[in-house]
Amino acid sequence: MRSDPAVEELAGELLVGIGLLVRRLRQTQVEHDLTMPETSALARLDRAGPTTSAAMAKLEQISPQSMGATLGSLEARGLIERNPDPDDGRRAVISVTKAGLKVLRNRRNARTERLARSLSREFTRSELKQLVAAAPLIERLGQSI
Amino acid sequence: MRSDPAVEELAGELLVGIGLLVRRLRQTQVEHDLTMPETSALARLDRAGPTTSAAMAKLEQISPQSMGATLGSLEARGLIERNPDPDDGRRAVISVTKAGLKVLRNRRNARTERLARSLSREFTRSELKQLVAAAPLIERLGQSI
DNA sequence: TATTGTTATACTCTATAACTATA
DNA sequence: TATAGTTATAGAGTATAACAATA
Repeated sequence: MRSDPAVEELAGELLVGIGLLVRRLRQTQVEHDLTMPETSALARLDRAGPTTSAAMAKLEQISPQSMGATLGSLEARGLIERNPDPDDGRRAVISVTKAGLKVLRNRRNARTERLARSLSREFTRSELKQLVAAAPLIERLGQSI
Repeated sequence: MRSDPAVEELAGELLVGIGLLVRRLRQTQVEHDLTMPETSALARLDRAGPTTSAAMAKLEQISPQSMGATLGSLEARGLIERNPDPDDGRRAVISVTKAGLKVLRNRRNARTERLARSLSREFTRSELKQLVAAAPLIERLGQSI
């Protein structure tokens, strides 16, 4: 399994499969719904607790400028708020608002729902177990690469 | 496992993990190397055999226009060729050239190599097995969604 | 000097619309 | 009419560069 050809085969397969999945997910664009980076940032902020824009950019592995744009859009919708850090005038501490929590808790995100529906309909119980086992590995892969 | 909350949990986890992984993979930009859609289209063409642009667009789930742009760039590099279909004047049959095969076979794609290296270094044998089991499921998910 | 964040600008990947040529 | 493909244009999501404010 650790021999190069098998691992490269796996890498190629993941590349194609994940590319396809992301393209399809991005196409799920619904009125008043969140975009992919917005969804990801909001979920991340909820997990990590109040933090700064720069720290979130590191977690999501994008530039601080890109994260700033995403957070600006979330703030405009009232899903997060920025408060000045009393100890450091440069920083703004970002936290999820009640409205943001509601969006997260109600699972009203069309993209997640679409994915969940497809998982329920098209996959057997044992296949779902395999995906449950793989999901944290994929996240780790994204962080380690 | 088929109960809604568990599946939605899985969907959310996949969404975050896959988004992160794709962002990182896209950042692997090397001189003279292929972009993600180029890599994906070339690999797909090799698997499927000679076919048309419209058929490839359906397989990759993107618009025919987008596929046309990607194929144009692969053709300019000499990795694929387009030949008129003798039976249907509207169609062009697309096939991988020798140079294209060489790129595929030599696995010189920096993105695949980077992914493979990370897999070898950071994951145990049994974790790799889990990913091998999950890879085709992820591809199926991309097609079914 | 270094860090946080913003503004300006550009590139990649994708989409939709409008068109030509062929069936 | 319908289909294969092209050209034109636009939007999303990212990047880098240059800057202001604060540490």
